[in-house]
Amino acid sequence: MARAGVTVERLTVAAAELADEVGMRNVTVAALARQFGVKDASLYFHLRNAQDLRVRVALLALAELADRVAAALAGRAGKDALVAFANAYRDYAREHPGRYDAMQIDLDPETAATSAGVRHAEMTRAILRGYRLSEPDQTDAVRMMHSTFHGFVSLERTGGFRHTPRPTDDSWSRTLDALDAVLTHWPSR
Amino acid sequence: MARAGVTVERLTVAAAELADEVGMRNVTVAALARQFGVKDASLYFHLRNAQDLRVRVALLALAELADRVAAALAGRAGKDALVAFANAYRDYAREHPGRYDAMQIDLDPETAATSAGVRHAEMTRAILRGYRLSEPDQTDAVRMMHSTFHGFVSLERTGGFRHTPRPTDDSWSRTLDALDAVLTHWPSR
DNA sequence: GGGAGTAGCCTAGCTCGCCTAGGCAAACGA
DNA sequence: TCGTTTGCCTAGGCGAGCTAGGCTACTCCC
Repeated sequence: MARAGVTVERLTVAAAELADEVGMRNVTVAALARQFGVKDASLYFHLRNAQDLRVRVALLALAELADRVAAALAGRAGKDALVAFANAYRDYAREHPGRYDAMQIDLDPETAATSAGVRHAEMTRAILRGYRLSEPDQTDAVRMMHSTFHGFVSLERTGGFRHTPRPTDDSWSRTLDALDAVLTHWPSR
Repeated sequence: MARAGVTVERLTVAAAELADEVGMRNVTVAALARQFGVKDASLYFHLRNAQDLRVRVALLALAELADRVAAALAGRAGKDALVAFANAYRDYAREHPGRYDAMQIDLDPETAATSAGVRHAEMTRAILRGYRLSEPDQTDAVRMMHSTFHGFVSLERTGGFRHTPRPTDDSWSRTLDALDAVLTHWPSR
């Protein structure tokens, strides 16, 4: 019988696309096997288990997002860089809701250390260079920034802002203004 | 055969407790039935389906959190109120990780409208009264606040802050300082 | 207090997803 | 050309979600 040409890479990409279409919850080994015209059991030759697949999607998404952010940041500094980073982040989450969901799974420390998450951390710190913050304020600011981005994006997606008519784009832009303001005048102890 | 005395209320509470212990993903109709010494099929007399159960847990959690926040806010204003709100929110999420997870599920508009989510919205606006913000700044500020809280809490839980040694409690407290500062001096257009 | 009705539980049985064991054939390398 | 490996298969177990249909314990009403 002809071989379907299944590889881990193709599986991961297909899973990511499927996730964006039908949500991460509905990305199953069985559904993926159907797409490849193969029995579900056959995929366990390429994957350790279903969780393995999810982790691979998460790592793919992290790397893709890091690339986007890096491209957006090129040649920018200060508020310009902050806004570029933020928009790259939010746009990615909106274009790829399934991949974004996958990114939220809890990676074990070793996997996380070798993932593109490290690049994200570096780029975030790079932005703060324009705001002249020294430790530990820098760490706190990084955490606040990341919290704001992630919180806004995920609340926007799950409908947490739906009860007020104001366009979320406007709130987003004003939130970035506010973030820039507070990074510029970071309160001292 | 003796009746087990199952009610929707008891099921919901048991599901919430189970969620905090083993995570929302592992809250199954079957597991719940085992706890009540009953067959899984019997629970469908009380529940429409598994999703119905999750929604009930979410509504329970929303109501509980609203109660806590209301108690924390009593008699406070300004930054005092902001910090009380924030800590009530974060403490609840940490004490009840499963319930907090449940809260994130996407409620349909009608359900959301009659849920305790409305009380949350009102209380959040109440805090901002101390900061003298008028619309649409108020809405933007509410959204930023909520984003920061939710983002911080969920990143803290999924280990997003783990790569830096600084205690998250410290970053949290400084983030609240920063939030207070930016609410006090909300940037004009 | 003796039915009638209903509420609360049951068994049986289906589908689907996850995963293992063991087999067979296609591709490849020596 | 002939193993060896690689890629896919079938068979089958487990657990979760859910439906259909039946039996029993309780309630209430005459």
